[in-house]
Amino acid sequence: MQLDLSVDRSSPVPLYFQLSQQLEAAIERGTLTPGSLLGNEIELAARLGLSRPTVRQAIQSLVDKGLLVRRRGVGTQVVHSQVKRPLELSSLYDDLEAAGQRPATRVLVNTVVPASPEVAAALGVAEGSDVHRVERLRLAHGEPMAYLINHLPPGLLDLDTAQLEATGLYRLMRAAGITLHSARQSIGARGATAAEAERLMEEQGAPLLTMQRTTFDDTGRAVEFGDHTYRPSRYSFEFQLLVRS
Amino acid sequence: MQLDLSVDRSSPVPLYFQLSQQLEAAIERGTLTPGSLLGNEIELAARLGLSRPTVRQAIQSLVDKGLLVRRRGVGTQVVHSQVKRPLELSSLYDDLEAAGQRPATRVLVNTVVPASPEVAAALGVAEGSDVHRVERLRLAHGEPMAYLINHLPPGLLDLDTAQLEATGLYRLMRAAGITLHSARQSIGARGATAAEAERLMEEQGAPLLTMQRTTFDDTGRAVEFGDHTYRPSRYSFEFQLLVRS
DNA sequence: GTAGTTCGATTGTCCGGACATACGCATTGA
DNA sequence: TCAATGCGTATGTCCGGACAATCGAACTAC
Repeated sequence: MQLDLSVDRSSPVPLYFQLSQQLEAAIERGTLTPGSLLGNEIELAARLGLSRPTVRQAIQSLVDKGLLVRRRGVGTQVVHSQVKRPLELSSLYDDLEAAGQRPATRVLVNTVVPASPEVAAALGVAEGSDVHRVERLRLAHGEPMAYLINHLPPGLLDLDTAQLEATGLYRLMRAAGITLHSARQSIGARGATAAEAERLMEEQGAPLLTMQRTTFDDTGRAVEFGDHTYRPSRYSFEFQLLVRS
Repeated sequence: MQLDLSVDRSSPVPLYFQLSQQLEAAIERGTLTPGSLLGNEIELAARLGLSRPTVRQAIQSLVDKGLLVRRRGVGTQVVHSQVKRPLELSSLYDDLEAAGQRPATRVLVNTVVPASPEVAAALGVAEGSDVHRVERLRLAHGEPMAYLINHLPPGLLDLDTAQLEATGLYRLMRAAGITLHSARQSIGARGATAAEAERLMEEQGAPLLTMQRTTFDDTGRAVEFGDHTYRPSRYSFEFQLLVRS
């Protein structure tokens, strides 16, 4: 069966976006089977009453997502593999919620402290100047899963403990109008210290998964510096990444 | 000082690519300072004798890389933060070499084995069918750094031990004409088993950083399944990621 | 039978233009 | 003084067309 595509020119949604969404839905649904050709752009454009650049823009966005592959002289094919999450900058909270785990958060510290040298360097503020410090214990199914320490520059966000327990830090930032842009991450492992072990209900020296992250907004400001420890039996970093070409 | 940009129309290199490379170089060099406006597209196009779509294509590619930010009604600005590696699918070998560590590889196993259930599922082959198995010890400065176990489907590549010791697996694949497309990764941690501990010169139960990865080519075939363990004192995963918008 | 050639198909690149939309700022009004 | 309005500017979207580059397959010649 042919795919029935259509665009609504009266909609404020861009035409290329309407098209790319329909194509993506068709791929997701299985109407467009992996490996199948998409049909050439010219004819597709004519069929929809669109110009070729518009159709190309729609297709290109799906190529960037890794769903399609174009080959000159051949055509555009649906990629065969199962593409899922292309590693977006997501919060642990969102990850857990997406996995249907109904995460719980216990805010243990929410205060203002002088910046340590490490924090000051990461956030780009003066050493000893005031920064927010938040420590949270993230639980799933009543069991501790991760211990999250975050530092934020002052005046960026008023951190309400109740809100922090109800949702993730990134959501609060986005809601406050902060446009997240990029983050530098470092993932490692180490043995748990006595304090860490107690917080996560592990034994001292037990292997922990660690992640340090500095997040920047689109003006280049550091908006968050996180130092997280995860129980490896409960959590691992899963993601899909694409080859930049 | 104004930026001196120019394009060579006789070159086979696409014009938009020439432009984006020059802009990227100028950002890298510091000629285009963070936060500075890039000047509007129309005028830039006129100055270079290019059309606006071509200039837009060049700028867009840098936006996708996270180097620029566009704001409607405002202009295009250079991002202020230090963007480095947007997490490409790279081999450990390339990573180490880029860090100037002159990695050494010792191939311990290079043979054909029947596929275990886990390997068969990852590679999409029948359980018990022949697959290549490679075990390598990666060293830096004479010290073991990671233990790499890889399985490959048969007939894809003839794995020469000498070549494996001289370069990375991904390079061999690319050289064999395989177009890498995407990979699913899982990063975790666990205590070292007795065998792992001995291989990496650690003690039993010492925390190890682990990574499992299945790599796909652009036809969706699984071309590699890797099960790696790293010494966390010697290695951690460092990368930068962008917010998909 | 095999190697080289030609040719159709399809995407890649590029152009010049048009109108829409959103942001920042100055002006205007209460 | 402060909020609402209007305007200039820049990017966002879209069009229709042209030619080049590349791939695969059919065809041809040896």
